[in-house]
Amino acid sequence: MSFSNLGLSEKVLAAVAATGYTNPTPIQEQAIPHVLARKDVLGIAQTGTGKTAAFVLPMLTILEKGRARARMPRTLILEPTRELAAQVKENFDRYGAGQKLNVALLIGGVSFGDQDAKLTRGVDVLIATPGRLLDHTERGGLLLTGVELLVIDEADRMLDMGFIPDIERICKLVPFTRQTLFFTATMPPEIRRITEAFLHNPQKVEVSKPATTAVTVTQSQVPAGREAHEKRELLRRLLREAKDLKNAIIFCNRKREVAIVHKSLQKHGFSVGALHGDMDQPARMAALEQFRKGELPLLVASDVAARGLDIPEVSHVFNFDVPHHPDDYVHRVGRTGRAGRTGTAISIVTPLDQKSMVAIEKLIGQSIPRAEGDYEVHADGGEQGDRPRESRGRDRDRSRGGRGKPQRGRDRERSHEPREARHAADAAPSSDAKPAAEARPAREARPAREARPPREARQGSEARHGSRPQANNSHVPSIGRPEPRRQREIDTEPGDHSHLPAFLLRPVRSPAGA
DNA sequence: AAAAAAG
Repeated sequence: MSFSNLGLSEKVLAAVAATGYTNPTPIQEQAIPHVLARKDVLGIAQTGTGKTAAFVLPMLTILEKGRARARMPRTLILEPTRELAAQVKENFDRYGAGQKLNVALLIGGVSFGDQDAKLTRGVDVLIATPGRLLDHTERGGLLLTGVELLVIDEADRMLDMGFIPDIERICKLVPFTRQTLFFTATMPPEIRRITEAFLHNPQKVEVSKPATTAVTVTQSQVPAGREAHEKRELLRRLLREAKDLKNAIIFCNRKREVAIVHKSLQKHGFSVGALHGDMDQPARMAALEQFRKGELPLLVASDVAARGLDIPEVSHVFNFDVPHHPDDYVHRVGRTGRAGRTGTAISIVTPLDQKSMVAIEKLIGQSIPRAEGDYEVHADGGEQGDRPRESRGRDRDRSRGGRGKPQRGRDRERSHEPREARHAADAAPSSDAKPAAEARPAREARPAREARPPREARQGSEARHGSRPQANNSHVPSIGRPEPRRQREIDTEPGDHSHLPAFLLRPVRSPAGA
């Protein structure tokens, strides 16, 4: 099967050919002819099945005839998240390059006025998240009475997010006679109900995309203690040691955790961005764009990034937190191994996550092996094994995750002299970068030197992982970003960077240490 | 349990 006999226009076929795609995916093959026949379509398909092109391509063909009038878009596409909406717009830009189409994106968090101006000029395709769309209609800047074709994408997710009342309102504003394309990954009763209300004699198109992960993705789980700082330490180690890591998305369950992990990785010298819904929209777009372009190899994200985002060639997905819902696991892991490429998905699993993992394994129908390597709690002196708690105090993260609330550096230092003495010693090699205000009193620097032996011992234990052949880390330097880190530590809390990956540290015998 | 979306 090729694109050429689906009924798409020459222009659209040329645009598809230009992108290198030759064969339609099953959902495209089934849906496109129905859309072109102006039938309603009920598409049951997960993301990653080529669903977006399944409506974008025929819409482009349909839109070749006719022209948009001011404030009256000809077609409307509803998306649950701003990123997905932006991504659909990119599809129109890509495949519609040869057409003079006006495509407008109506999403929150960005300038209202620009959007309004665009609406005034007339748009062929309006892509929107519900809130901002209703905002525009209520202010009178937008009339939906000219909409010929309505797309409701990711309907089940909209349901999860409480958007269905908004969707129902919007549907009342578009003509009854419009064509409707409705996409959902699942069919819960509430979704079934609204398909009956919104669709007229729909053609059902179902892609058997079992709730499973791609065979090209190597999955593993790594046990961890439940403390967040332990998980962060483990994450850093996994990042350092990951094979063939080109870029990675690190998923957390909570926005707060995203921010913490992001900041922590930054402090440890990683080149990393963040993406969650509490960030302002320009920051969200910038992070995603930098990640897509490869400028940022690492992205810490909430589930806003789990579904639908098309980021080609994500080599690794890390679950910093195991998702509580198994579907989310499938979506997250689906960010890698796309289009037949290989990928790696590594989940950090605490004892509390065991139940979730069982549910995930049941859903995907396979067991997820424990990662190879000594990630277990070891009897032979491992990271979590017989390593004394005191010697782990070197991990500054501990002051946050371990005690619940962030503590100011100074308070910490008074709390436990012996440990902090070592702490100071650890900090010494990189403390040259610190502003004077953060320098520790000399009184504390002195015991630091006396405490050097324990530090060496600990570095040895760290080197157990770091002592792997250099080649193992050879891919990582692009991830590390030593210089900016030294800038950043100024506006984060003072602390020790001795646990940076070996390749990020200046020579072991740095001036301060020699 | 949380995230997402309108300010």
